[in-house]
Amino acid sequence: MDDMTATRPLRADAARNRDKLLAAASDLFAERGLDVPMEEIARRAEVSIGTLYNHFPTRGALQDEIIPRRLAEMDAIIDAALAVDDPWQGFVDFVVATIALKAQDHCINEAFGRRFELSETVRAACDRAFAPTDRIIQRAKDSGQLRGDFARTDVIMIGMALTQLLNQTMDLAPQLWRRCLALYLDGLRAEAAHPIDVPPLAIERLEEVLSERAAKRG
Amino acid sequence: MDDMTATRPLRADAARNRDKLLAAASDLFAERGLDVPMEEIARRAEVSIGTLYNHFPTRGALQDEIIPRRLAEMDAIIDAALAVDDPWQGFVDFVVATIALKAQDHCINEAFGRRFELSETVRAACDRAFAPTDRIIQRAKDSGQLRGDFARTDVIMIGMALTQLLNQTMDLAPQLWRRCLALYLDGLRAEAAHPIDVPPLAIERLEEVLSERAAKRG
DNA sequence: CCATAAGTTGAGGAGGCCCTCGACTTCGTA
DNA sequence: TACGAAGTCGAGGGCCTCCTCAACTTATGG
Repeated sequence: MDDMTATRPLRADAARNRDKLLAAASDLFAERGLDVPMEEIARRAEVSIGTLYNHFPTRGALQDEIIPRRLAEMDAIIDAALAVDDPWQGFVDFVVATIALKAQDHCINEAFGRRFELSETVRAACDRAFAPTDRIIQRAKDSGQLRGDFARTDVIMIGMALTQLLNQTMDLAPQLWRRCLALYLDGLRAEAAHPIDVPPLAIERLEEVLSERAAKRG
Repeated sequence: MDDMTATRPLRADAARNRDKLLAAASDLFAERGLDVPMEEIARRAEVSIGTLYNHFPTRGALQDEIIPRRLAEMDAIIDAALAVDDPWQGFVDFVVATIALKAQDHCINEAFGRRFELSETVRAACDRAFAPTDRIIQRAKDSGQLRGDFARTDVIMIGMALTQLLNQTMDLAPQLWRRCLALYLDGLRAEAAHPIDVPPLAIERLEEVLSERAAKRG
């Protein structure tokens, strides 16, 4: 209503088209990933390609609108995890729910994995969604249930690993990632821990490491 | 010499070009993956694009020549693993060496992950390389060290998971996968095992599951 | 009901990659 | 050395996707 950017309201038909475009893009991103051709989005929205570009001048503009909305679901996941009495169970719930969210559609999965090649907006949304992770980890470590050498970036590492599994299996074996994760979680318990001689990835190197590969692909 | 297909020997300059092309493709596949543009291969070989197609009519022909040669290294890995006295250590060595092989270059990593979208030759080479895996797993299970509910396809699942991590980190954090794998392996010990309610992927479904995603991408 | 600002349209240029093919060059033998 | 077979070359046609823009259509307020 009192939008600061004070652009006059859209004409009725334009607003309708905008909604149709967002819905179409949202569906297609979920089904086929973030690189789905723009033409297909326009077609599914029953609108011409020109209209698509009129409303969203770049693919990024579309992503910026859609991804943060979905990512907001992380808030509930984190709250729920912190509300669980048993810190280990809270940690497990958090990891499982996070991956389950990614397993729901390709869009969220890719958004996490490629956040450094996408827009600043997407990247910020991912950061915000994950900021409270530390507390969950720390709580589980303090209780002596999560292994002491587990680091913040290890959660990200696990997420990356599961991403590929999801990509390849979420359509035809939609539960398989749960098995993979269950095996993994058994290795994260304090009593299962054996010393590891490779240090965790420093959080400061995260962006550097994750964007290089992106650069190579583009 | 007495090649059954009895094509007369290549002219000297043609043989030289063929070698240059194989070397260039091998390097570029390793550096940038199996989808590197054909033009770049020709350029690196200092040969025209026409000559490339003259020697290798498709990208697949090039892959068929290069990938199986690399995959042959798996034989030594498996022999070494079976030669280790401690069955658990043999299993660990096998998994680590396999991933290490994939970590050496993008080509091998992708070849494993995409064997069902590549040629029959590549696919057969992968199958052959992995056939003896069962013995390593069985030996470790029989000794009571590897958890009893571990399945053949779980090795493949772990490989898939690590693939993505490798893709994103092998260039700038080339040791990180070892940490991820170490955490994982701790969950595979018999004494770490907690019941899992998702069954392993049936080996018969492997191809179906892995090729669907490929179909969607193409 | 009309004028006009707002919005829509789709053909087509740009760029990337694939692969072909007819003209040209080089090898290797006699 | 000379000739035919073998091999090389690279411009260009095909396909795909991105994105633009000038001509057209429609909503809306007076």
